[in-house]
This record gives sequence, C-alpha cells and structure tokens, in this order.
Amino acid sequence: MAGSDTRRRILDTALAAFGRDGYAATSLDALAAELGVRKQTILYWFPSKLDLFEAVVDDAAEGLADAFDEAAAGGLAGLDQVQAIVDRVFRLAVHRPEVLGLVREVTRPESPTASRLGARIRPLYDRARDFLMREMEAGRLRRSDPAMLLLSLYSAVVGMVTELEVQRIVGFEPTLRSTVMRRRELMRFLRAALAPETPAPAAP
Amino acid sequence: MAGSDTRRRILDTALAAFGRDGYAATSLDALAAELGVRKQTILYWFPSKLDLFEAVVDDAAEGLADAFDEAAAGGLAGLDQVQAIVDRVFRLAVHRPEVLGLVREVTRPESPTASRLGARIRPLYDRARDFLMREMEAGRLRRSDPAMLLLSLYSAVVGMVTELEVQRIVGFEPTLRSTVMRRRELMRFLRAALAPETPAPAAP
DNA sequence: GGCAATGTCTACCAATTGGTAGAGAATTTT
DNA sequence: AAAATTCTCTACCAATTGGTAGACATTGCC
Repeated sequence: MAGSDTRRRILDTALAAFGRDGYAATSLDALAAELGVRKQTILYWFPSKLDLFEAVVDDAAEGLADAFDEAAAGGLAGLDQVQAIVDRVFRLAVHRPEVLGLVREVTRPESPTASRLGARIRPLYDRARDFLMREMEAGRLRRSDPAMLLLSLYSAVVGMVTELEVQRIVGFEPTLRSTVMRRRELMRFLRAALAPETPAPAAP
Repeated sequence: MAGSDTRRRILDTALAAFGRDGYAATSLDALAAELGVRKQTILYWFPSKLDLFEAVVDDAAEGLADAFDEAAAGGLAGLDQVQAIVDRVFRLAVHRPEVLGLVREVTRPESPTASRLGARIRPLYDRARDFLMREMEAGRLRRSDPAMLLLSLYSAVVGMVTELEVQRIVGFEPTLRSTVMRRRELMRFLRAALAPETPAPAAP
C-alpha cells in the first residue's frame, strides 16, 4: 500500500514545514517539491490546504498526548512527576522541534484551528490540573491556583524550548550541551517555584 | 507635513497586522485597505514589504526599550525591580499586544530579521544580566546562572502575556480582571523562584 | 485477460501577490 | 505666478497562489 505511505510522508513533511515557517508561508508547491511529488498528489490526499493543516494539527496533538502519557506512566509524585514531564517535552523538542513550532503557530490569536488543538489537548489539561491539585493537597507542591500555575508552567517550558532564536540572539548557540544546561536551569527554576514552603522532611 | 503622518500611520497599522497575522499572512493590499490608501502609497514610503517589516521591527524595538527604561528608572532593587518590569511589560501587553506578537513573529527560527531585533535588544539584555548578577552578589536574589535565568524569565513573562489563545482554550476568557490575576499569579511564581534561599530578615 | 479501483500525473485557471512606470494633485520654494 | 518638490494615485505586470478537470499508469480482483 504505497499510497498510505505517501499520506504519512505528506503529514510528516507538512508538520515540519508548518511548524518551521507557519501556515501562510508554506505553499503546497514548495511542500510538493520537498516531497518529490506534484502538488495535485497532496490535494488528492487532503482536499484543501486547510484540510491538510487540520490533519497535521490532529497528528501533532496525538504525538503530544502520547508523550504526556509516556511521561505520566511512571506514576511519580510531586516534583519528580513534573520533572519527568519537562524531560519528556525537552526530548520531543530536541528531535521534533516542529511539533512545538506548530503549537506556537496554532495558538496565534485568531487562528481558526486553535479550538481544534484545544479540543484535543483539553483532556491533558484536565489531567494535569487534577494532578497539581492533588499534589498541593498532599503538601508535595506549593499551594496556588492550579490553572494559573499550569499556564506559568506551560509558558516557561514551551517558551524555553521554543525560543531558540532568542537564545541565539543572546549568544547561546543551541548545541546539545546547552540544551542539557537549559533543561537543568529550567528545572532549578521550577523546583524553586514549586517546592512547598516547608521543605519535605529531608534526610538529616 | 501630512506625509510624515502617513508614514507613522503605516508603521502603526503594519505593526498591528504583522504582530497579529505574521509577515507572510499580511498583504500590502490588505494593509492599504485598512489604511484607506493605495498599496503604492505604502511602497512610496517603504521601498519593499521587507523594508517595511524591518522598519516596523525597529519601531517595536524602540518601544520595548522605552518601556524598559521607564520601568528601570525608579532605581529599585531585587524583586521589586523585577516586579516593576513585569508590571510594565503587562501594561504594554494590554494596550499594545501587537508588539509582543511581533516579537514572537521575529523570533521564529530562520527569520531573516531575527538578528535585527537582536541587535536592538542586546543592550537591554546586557543591562538586565548585569542587574541580576549584582543583585545575586548582594544576596537579594537567589544565586544561579544569570543568562539562563533571564531566558526563564523572558519565557515565563512573554509566554504568559502572549499565549492568549492557550488561555482561551483552557477556559480563561482574557478579560481585564483575569489579566490582573494572571499578573499576580506570575509574580507569585517569580517571587518563589527568585527569592534568596534565606529569606530577608523579616519583621518579627 | 478484462476490469475496476487507486494513485500520480499534465494541463489549466482565476485570484492574489509584491512591485514598476508614470500621470496628476497639492504644497513649498523661488 | 512659475517651478520644483512632495505625495498619492491609476494602470499594468510577471510570478505565485490554492484549486479543478481529466488523462494515464498501476494494482488487485474475477
């Protein structure tokens, strides 16, 4: 079934292009050229550019959900669970930066597909909020508004991972090593912000 | 001199459009229509679309620099200074959200204008880093890598301010009141992350 | 082998894009 | 008042855009 493979390849390449250049700056012709195929082949699999974009968004949302599931599967608690998720997002950002680029593209104000990603992501959001609430109750995280806290976390993580250009501007060439450092620094930041005010009983 | 006024109006409208829709999705015709003018008038003032964009970036950078200067003029220290800057950025985000949208647009990977904004912003960055270093030395901020910390701060603030769509998705209709709450929550987050480990001697 | 479905192609198309050439007001300078 | 400068316009244009129509090849099925 070579056709289905073509569909897959189109989705992958389109995700990369949309995530890198944005929706408007990505033309079907350029996409087709990159795929070594004619534009009409793309339009055969996806009836319009917008349809393709929506399929790409769904695909990316699925990837994100999988990543979260994987990171949450360990059943960790408190800051350890937070760290596991941050690690997982960073790993995703390293070997598929397009996914987060796409998130940024979709969350642009007035994006007609925002609600689409929203609907797909909503369950993740609810789970995360429940988790935070539980952990606050249990005294393993500093108490605050979990919804707001989630936004802070989201901003810090996605921002840190996404704003590669800012880092370049500022003199951090984004090497693998600097990525590791960035992750470590972010975790220190998050730990400081999240740790309960009375530190958990540590080993004496 | 009505002409110079036209130039100003073009810059403002273009900033709004580029910041809202992005470079590629903004056409000169649409821009002209919004201005009640012909496309050729725009091309008279700015020889090409890219030239216009660069002028807009310079303009926005100037606005950002002014905002920072204003927030730094009070000569505050430690967390109070951080808070003053966050407040100022939020105020900017409320009545000119396009500016931060533009920042997001320019910091897209492979953006040809990234270095342009970078050059304009660099002095701000250096000042901020020096400030953080000084305050850490003085024990008024938690010790950590100032460059990394700045990235974390940048991500948290710009993210919080920019990702309006994410907030909408998640159920926060961005009203004025919710913006106030967001700012307060962000500051709590930052205070927790930045406060020195030994709290400053408080009133008993 | 015949046939229908699937998949990719060539050939177009109308609309929109950024941009050029230069006419014609309006204003300022002389 | 004449001339020069400044500004906005009409009239085009070549290239690119997303999309349609339909020919041609390939494959699996009977």
